[in-house]
Amino acid sequence: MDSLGDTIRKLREGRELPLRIVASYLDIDQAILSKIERQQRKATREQVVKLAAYFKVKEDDLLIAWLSDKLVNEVEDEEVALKALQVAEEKVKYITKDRKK
Amino acid sequence: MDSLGDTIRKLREGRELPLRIVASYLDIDQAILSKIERQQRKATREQVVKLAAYFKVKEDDLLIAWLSDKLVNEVEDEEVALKALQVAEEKVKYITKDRKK
DNA sequence: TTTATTTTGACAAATAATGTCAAATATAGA
DNA sequence: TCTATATTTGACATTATTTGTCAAAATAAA
Repeated sequence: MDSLGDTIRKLREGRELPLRIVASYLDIDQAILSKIERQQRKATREQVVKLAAYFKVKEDDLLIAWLSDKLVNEVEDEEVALKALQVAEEKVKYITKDRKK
Repeated sequence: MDSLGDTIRKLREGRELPLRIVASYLDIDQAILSKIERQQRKATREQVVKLAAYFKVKEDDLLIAWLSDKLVNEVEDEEVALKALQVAEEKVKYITKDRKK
């Protein structure tokens, strides 16, 4: 249940790559990547997709980590956080049920 | 499981109030309120709180409708939407567990 | 009709997200 | 230690998104 930041930091350090290298692949300043890894900045969707390709891990796994981080970020200051997530889940189930047809 | 928009439209129409009146209470143009009710625009948190007071309904109920709408909006185009919501739920449970101490 | 209400879309202003850069700090090797 | 390299920090610029106004068009009600 790691954050996206933790995940990519582990991947990067596991391969002993400096921020500089990975950041240049993503076409951003290393400062941003540093902040993304420590969750001071959010990655963009594009960056997540690129990172999955770069590290050769399942794109969906990184997307789930990334999206769930964003969701947590959006609700965490709210008293009703958990309830809202549960209701959102129901709504999504309802919406995608129709889509399948 | 109504959207916030549906909810406040019902409340407003139940009281036979024109957009104009409620919008002026919120201090916004009626055009925006119209769009909020039809989910073309998101309400701000402030507006949700004001609406709960105005219609004398539970603030939490409106906040849950509002927040869950935002969450759905954030994930609905993603294949991994449901999974991300579930992971977010776990993360929130984990976070709030510590907070209680 | 004519009057009130709602909706639409073009546009403006405010806010938030995303990025660069350079300097400060931390880490590792000789 | 001294020096290289790597990382972090914060001020600032740029861009994108959000939030809003306004006036006209469409709809509904008297």
